[in-house]
Amino acid sequence: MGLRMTRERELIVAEVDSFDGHFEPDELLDRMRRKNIRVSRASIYRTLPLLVECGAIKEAVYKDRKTRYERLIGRDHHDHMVCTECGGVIEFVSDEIERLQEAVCKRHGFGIAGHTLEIRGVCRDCSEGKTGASSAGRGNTNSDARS
Amino acid sequence: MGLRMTRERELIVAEVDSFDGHFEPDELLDRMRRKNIRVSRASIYRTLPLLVECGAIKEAVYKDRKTRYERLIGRDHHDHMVCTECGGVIEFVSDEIERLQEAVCKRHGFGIAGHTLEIRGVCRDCSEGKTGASSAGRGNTNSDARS
DNA sequence: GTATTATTGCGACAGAGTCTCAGTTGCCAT
DNA sequence: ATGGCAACTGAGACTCTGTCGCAATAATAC
Repeated sequence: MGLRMTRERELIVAEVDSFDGHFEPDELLDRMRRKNIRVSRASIYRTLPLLVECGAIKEAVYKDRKTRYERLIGRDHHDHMVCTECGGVIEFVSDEIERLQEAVCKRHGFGIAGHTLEIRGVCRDCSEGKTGASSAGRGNTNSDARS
Repeated sequence: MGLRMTRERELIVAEVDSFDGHFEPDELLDRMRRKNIRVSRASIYRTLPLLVECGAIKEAVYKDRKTRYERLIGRDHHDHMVCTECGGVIEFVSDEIERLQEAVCKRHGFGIAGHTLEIRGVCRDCSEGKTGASSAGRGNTNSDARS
């Protein structure tokens, strides 16, 4: 019944730690392949949910029906603004919003395990017509100042 | 270049209107099949994004990589609490949270097009050990009082 | 009524993720 | 230290949601 720490899992965890932003399972696999670290796709797909369960990573930024993860350990909680033009992701935090969520849940007797707040729209660069941002910024994560 | 109002699209729109909560494309298809309304799967998959674009429905509650939609017309905006035990969905609204989101986006020069706030956790019934809720409530939508 | 061209339906396809199963290995008890 | 067993791995087949290409059809403009 207990989990085991295998060589493969160590390797996966180490690789996950090397990502700063978001990553997809197959992206992780490719990266390991390129480093000649051989772990099967199935093992990666089996291990990531375990890491979610123990709070090391979480699912984030749902788009085009791929599961995307991001590391939690060593990073602060934040939410996302996703630009529909360039695909860029701005991270932000609002302690007030967090507090309000807790209040609403309390009113409903709902025990919070986690949440995902994703705001879609157009980022400053794209709305100012800097079309260059459209290619340069694709998929980028702009780590951002707190609340 | 212009869109056409076809018989198939009318049928799809009519069926979408008959859903009160969330629905999945294939669920819509099954329902139509059972009523002997013959529309191809491809047409449904092609039509739903059009309805999103014209604001009649929106994508909602991403889970297990299926696209789920919900009707917008005739319904107020709301966010979701999803129970990880029974799969039930509680809808809620908080005008304050909405306001704060706008404020945060304004600070970043980000033009809001829409947002998704999904809180995961355990609903009152499940946390009180009413395991019956686990089967009875699966997938249900509890429409709920405002803020 | 005819021309134009968006739309349909079908079946093939694509891609993310899951499952099966035989072989391997971490871990606990002895 | 070693034997046993359940957890884990890898490979590939499989599932399922969603997309595409193409010939036939039908909505709209003229």
